[in-house]
Amino acid sequence: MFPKLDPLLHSELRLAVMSILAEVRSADFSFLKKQTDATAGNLSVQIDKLAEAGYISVQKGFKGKMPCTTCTITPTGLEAFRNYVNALKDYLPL
Amino acid sequence: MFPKLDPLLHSELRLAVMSILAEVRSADFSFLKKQTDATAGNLSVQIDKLAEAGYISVQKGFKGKMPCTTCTITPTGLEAFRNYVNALKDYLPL
DNA sequence: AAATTTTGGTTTATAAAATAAACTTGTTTA
DNA sequence: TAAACAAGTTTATTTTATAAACCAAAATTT
Repeated sequence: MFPKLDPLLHSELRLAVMSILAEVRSADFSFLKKQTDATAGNLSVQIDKLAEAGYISVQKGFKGKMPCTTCTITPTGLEAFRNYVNALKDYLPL
Repeated sequence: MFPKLDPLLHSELRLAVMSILAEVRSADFSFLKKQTDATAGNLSVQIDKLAEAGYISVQKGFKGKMPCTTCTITPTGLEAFRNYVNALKDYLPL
């Protein structure tokens, strides 16, 4: 009836990040920050958690001289996101 | 882009309870417990929060000799639930 | 009828989460 | 060269979610 919701995705900011990445596959830190309107600290922490779970991979590099962190959704992450969306449907009148 | 999600509703158990009440309007504690498969303690706490927010009203009475707590969704609660569902749509590919 | 179990919860304790504030390192601009 | 900015990270704090322990009354068992 009410399937367990993946606690990693049932978080406002992580869900927003995954929602973006599910669409564009890859995005850098600054882009995610702007789109989600999150603080850098919060975003940093949530990205770590998604990475630890294997839902995204993180590439650290430079854009010109500036450091640039790029996040890419993994197949595991994409599947988890889709499962979460499906699970939610049982909670909502859609 | 990503609207703020009502933190009172962005909780697995509270969302399940509100989802049920949005459909049936009124249900008692035992029914909610069975449907959500929650522990009594957790359910009790979450019901309190929903009641404090004015999303549900709680009637305490008896069914025969047994105590019976009935929860009813309020117009405020129903609106909040609908708003939450709408907000979520911006996070999900639906 | 006394003891035990069950029902219907509440209260309390704890572990985990979300978030912001403070900090760091390096770069650009005035 | 000093001040401001960019891109994050680390740390600290406040909430949450949840379960475990508890309680009173009713029902059941012996």
